[in-house]
This record gives sequence, C-alpha cells and structure tokens, in this order.
Amino acid sequence: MPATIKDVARVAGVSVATVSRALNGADNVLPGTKQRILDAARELRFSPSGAARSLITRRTDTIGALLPDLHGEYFSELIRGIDQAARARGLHLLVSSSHGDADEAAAALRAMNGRVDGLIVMSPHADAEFLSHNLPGSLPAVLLNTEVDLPGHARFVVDNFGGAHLMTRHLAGHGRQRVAFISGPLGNHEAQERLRGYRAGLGAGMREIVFEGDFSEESGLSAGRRIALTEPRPDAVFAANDMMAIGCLAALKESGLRVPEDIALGGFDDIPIARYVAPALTTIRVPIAALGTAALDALVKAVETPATPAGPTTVIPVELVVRRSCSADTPHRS
Amino acid sequence: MPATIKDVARVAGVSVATVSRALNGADNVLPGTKQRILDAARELRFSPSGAARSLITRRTDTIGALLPDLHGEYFSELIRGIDQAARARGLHLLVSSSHGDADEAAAALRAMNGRVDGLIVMSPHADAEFLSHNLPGSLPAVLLNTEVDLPGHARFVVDNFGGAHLMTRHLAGHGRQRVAFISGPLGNHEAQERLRGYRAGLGAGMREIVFEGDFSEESGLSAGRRIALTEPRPDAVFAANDMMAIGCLAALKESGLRVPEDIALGGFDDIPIARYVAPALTTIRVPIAALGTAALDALVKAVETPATPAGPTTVIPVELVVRRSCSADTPHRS
DNA sequence: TCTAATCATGAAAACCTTTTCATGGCGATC
DNA sequence: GATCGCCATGAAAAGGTTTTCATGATTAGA
Repeated sequence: MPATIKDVARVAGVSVATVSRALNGADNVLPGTKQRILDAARELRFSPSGAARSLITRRTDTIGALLPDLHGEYFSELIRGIDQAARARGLHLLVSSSHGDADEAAAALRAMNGRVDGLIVMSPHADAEFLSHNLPGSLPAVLLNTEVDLPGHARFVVDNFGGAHLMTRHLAGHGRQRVAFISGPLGNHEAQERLRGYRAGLGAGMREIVFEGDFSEESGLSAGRRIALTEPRPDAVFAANDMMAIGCLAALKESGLRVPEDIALGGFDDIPIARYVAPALTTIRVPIAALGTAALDALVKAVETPATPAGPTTVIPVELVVRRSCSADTPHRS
Repeated sequence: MPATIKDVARVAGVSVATVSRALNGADNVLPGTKQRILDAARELRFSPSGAARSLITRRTDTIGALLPDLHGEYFSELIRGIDQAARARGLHLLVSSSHGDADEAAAALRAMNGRVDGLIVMSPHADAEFLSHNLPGSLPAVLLNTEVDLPGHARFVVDNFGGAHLMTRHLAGHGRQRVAFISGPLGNHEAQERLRGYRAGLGAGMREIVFEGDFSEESGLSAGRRIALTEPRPDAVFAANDMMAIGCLAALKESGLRVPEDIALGGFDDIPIARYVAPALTTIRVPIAALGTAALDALVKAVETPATPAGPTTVIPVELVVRRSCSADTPHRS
C-alpha cells in the first residue's frame, strides 16, 4: 500500500534509477528533474523501504543489543550510554532482553541477522561455547562483562575485583573488624569477581562472612535480616550491588540497628538511587553509561573497518564513593 | 560472506524452495530430506537474512518506539512494560530517542519505514500537524500522552488532571493552607493538565502559588530554594513530577525546614526512587509499565487486524500513594 | 493393468531498492 | 564540419527470501 520508488518514478516521469539518484543526493541529475522528483516524493509521502534498501546496501544503520534485562537502574544507564553514542552517529538501536535460557538467547541472536550491522552482547548465557556457536560469524560484536575472551571481538569488563577490593579495604581500614559480604548469584562471573575482591581485601586475621544473594533487593533484605541475628554481629556489610545494599539497609533499620553507627554499609555500582537513600550509600562508582558509550564506539569502529584487530580487553576502572552509610565521620552531604 | 539459503540448498542437494519449506516447518517435505537440510543449515551456520525475509513477507516482527528519552526512571519503566509485552509475543523492539527538533523526529520516523510493523509514539513534537505529515500512512501507530486525537490511531493518556486534582485535594484536605505548585515545562501538554488539576483542586479561598520547572531534579531544587524564602511560606508543595519533588526536598532540608512537619511534599509518577527518599514521598502512582504494555497490546491488535477501528482514547487511571512526606500522622513505612 | 489423485520437489516470480553498464544527445575541440 | 568526450538518463542485474505454479512420481482405486 505505501508508495514505492516506482510510483515516484511514474509521477515524475523518469526512471527509478534517476529517482534513487535524486533522493540520495547524487550530483549528476539536472536541477529541474530533481525538483520534479522531490515534489513527487513528497506528494506521495514516499519513504524508502528499509528492508529493500539494506538488502542491497548490506547496511542497516542499526546496531543490536542483547541484554539480560532492560529494567532497573543499571540497564537504564547502560542503554542511555549506548543510545547516546548511537544517536550521535545516526544509528538505530534494536534491543533484545531477558532470555530465560540459552536457546532463547540463541534465537534472539539469530533473529538479529540481517537486521543489524553489529552486536553488543551482555548475557549470562554468553559463555565461550555459546558465543562461538551462535554469533553470526560475519557480524562484528562487542562483549560486555563476560569472562570469555573470544578472538576477534573487542571486550569491555568492569574492574569488579578491584572495586570490591577497594571497598573491603576501606571498611577494614576504618576499624571495622567483622565485614560481612552479600554476594551475587554464584554462577555469575561478575559476582565471582566481586567475591574474590572481597576476600582479597580482608585484613590479616579477619574471617570472611558470606551470605549468598542474587542481586535483587529482596535477597538483600533477607540477607540483612540474617546478618542482624548473627553472633557476633558483623560491624560492616558490603553488598555486591546497590540494590541488595538497599534491601539490607531496610532490614537493618527494621532490626533497630543504626547505620553507620552500629553497622557500616557499602554497595557496588553507584546507581542513581544510591545518593537518595537515608543514609546515602557508600558505594563503588561504575561509569555504566560510559561503558555503553565505549562499547558502541568500539563496535562502530569494528563495523567500519572490519580489518582492525579487536583491541585487547578494556578494563573499566571504578572509584570509591564515600557517603554517610559507611562512617559517621564523613560529611553529611555528598 | 554469511551463508545464504542457496548455499544450504547446494550442500543438501535440493532447491532453495525446499530449504525454505523445511526451515519454516512446512509439513510437506520428506523426513529424510528435511534432516539433510537441517544438517546442512547447522553446518553452514545459516540464519536467514531478516532484510530479505521481511522484504517478501511484509512483516518485520519488530515494533518501533519513538520516545523523547530513554534515560531516567520514567522511561525505564515504560520501556520495561513495552518490552515485556513484546517479548511475550516474540517481537523485537527498535527504539529511537531524544529528537532535538521536529525535523530530527521526522527523519527518525521515516527511517522506521520498512523496518517495523507498527509504531509507539510519544514525542513532544507529536502534534497533529506533525503526525499527519510524517506518520507513514500505512503503518499502524499508537499515540501516548499526546493531546492530539488522530483518527485511525489508538491513544493512551494518563489521567494527569485527575491525579493532580486528587493530590491537591489531599493536601488541602489535611489542613494545608498554602499549597504551592512546581509545574512542568509549560509547552508540554501533560504539564498543562497537571497544572489544571492543581488549580481545580485548590479549596475556596486558597490562592495558587506556581513556580515553573522543567521536570528535572535541578529545577525542583531551584524552585524549592525560592519556596523556602517565600513569605508567607507555603505549608505544602506539590511538584508536578517526582524528580522535581526530590530536588525540592533537598532544597527544603538545606533550608532547615522539616518535611512534613513544616512543609508537606507531594510528587507525581511514583517512580521507584520515591519509596527510598527520606521521608518517603507521597505521590500519584502512574502505572507506567502497564501503560507500555497496554500500548503494545493495542498496537499488535492494530497490526494483526488492520480493519479494526482504533478504539477511543483510553485514559489510564492513577492513584494516590500516601507516604511520610505529606503528613506526620501516617505510618512510617509504606 | 490403466487412470486418477496425491504429494514431494523444482523453476521462477515477486518484494523494493541501489548500482553498473549502456545509450544518446550535446558542447567543445581540431 | 566532423569527431571526441562528457553527462544525464534508462535498462537491467543483484541482493536473499517466500510462494505460486508446474511437473513428475508414487499410490490408490477400479
């Protein structure tokens, strides 16, 4: 039903080739002809079919993002970073999220074929075997926060170990003796790295106290309740992400414990909410949006110059942000 | 470079037609042949080109979303709702955001042509004239939070007036005498409706006290500072969205005013953060994710049965959520 | 045993655009 | 005044898939 280039050609009284040239700004078409074509196109409300165009052009001007979720502060920030860089380059964004199992993720990946010029992949299913089997061989891809180092693909990882190490050292360094840790899901690579950083950061003579969570607020709440009952009670809690820290905070308040006087609290990610909870949350700042931007930039480079060797893995540095939740001696506002 | 259906046909020793049938699950292909084809396809890592397929099929299994922004809690929630419904139907999501001016938005809209089966549009530029000129005529579309009622397109709007009315009545009904309002950008239709609701909700003898904001946290902060200095000082503030309420809250604390004892505070939207600020924010709950889901469902219906008359405008009801920021006599937790 | 019907398969058209190659007209050059 | 070259334009191929129509074989029915 929509007008095609043929209709425009007929109305303007020229061939489709000339219409294509005029519309794509080629310089070798007479001004008069061009005007006639432009008029006809407007009159017919013509806009070229993206499908047909990218079939012949082999470009879609779209990049795909395979993410575990679109929901929540973390992914909102990530998407924001990706979108910002994409927009700056006139690229569209095709998102695909929440794949229950590897088969679903594989299907999503296959469905991207011929619809995108490149792929940003961040998926819990993205292990080496999965990726090498399911990544359309010819499609440039950038891997985010994955343990696998697939030859030919750029990779960005957050310095999870370093951040967790930093936080643990900070808590221990300010006199906290019993620092507990609420971990992420243990199957998750990032969770493992943060756990490793926690362990490495414990001072001599300190014992590890680990509660398993799953990165959700609820799991932080339940871990917090168990922590409040633990004897001897920890005097600090480091949650492997901010949402769990927030859940834990609620649990601690519930038990009548004061934060940070009775028990200090640290998180990880520095999602926007972290600033607003009371007391404001000490955390590890991850430049999430910047990560998205960097990933997209690297992807575009890979798309434009396929010959470029995929750079080595880029480690995104993190930063300690001290707020009220970890120590009473820091200023009130941050 | 990627394998095409022709390659599969060659390897399997059949025609492309048969490959197509086998891969799409047609029942009229011999089991042996089918197996040979499946094997060949796996071996070659074949996945069909989305562009070619949708060119002939006239389906893309993708819906486009034109949004003013992807950033922030509001849009994160909206996208979550849209994505959830899309995923349930096996549809992809092509997002396009932040269009500085109408020309950019128009370009984005045109670029969607032939890439999506339908459109969800929520854009500040989406007035009647813009839409009727730029919406690809044949593409089903659903309009979100717009004042224009374009024939042939379903529309969803949040009950901005009702919500603002409710909040203002609530504040006034609990003894607050001087209720100030921090408005959104006055060019914005939703902002206008909320302002209208505020005015309508003021009791007899109450004067309106309006500060102009722009829905950002910063504008709430600056309005809050001015409010703290106003004589006589308002005893309640109703901010037209939660982010401004949060900014205002910071300003009031800064001035040494107690919330809610000295001054009550209300917001609008019930973004996730609202629960976490101290004191927790009284607000109007907008089922944002549900709005996204409803929009997508309506769009899918329009795509599948083009004949269906676009239902009348659907007004999304809102709800008052009372938390600590508006009145000391409510329970601590909500 | 012969005809009719069923069914698996192949050939080719169609979808819409871009791009290469060919063509014809015109101005410029000798 | 004839030839060369340039340039605007058109014809047609290409891109990868689905689908219609035709064809040949196989099976059932008489």
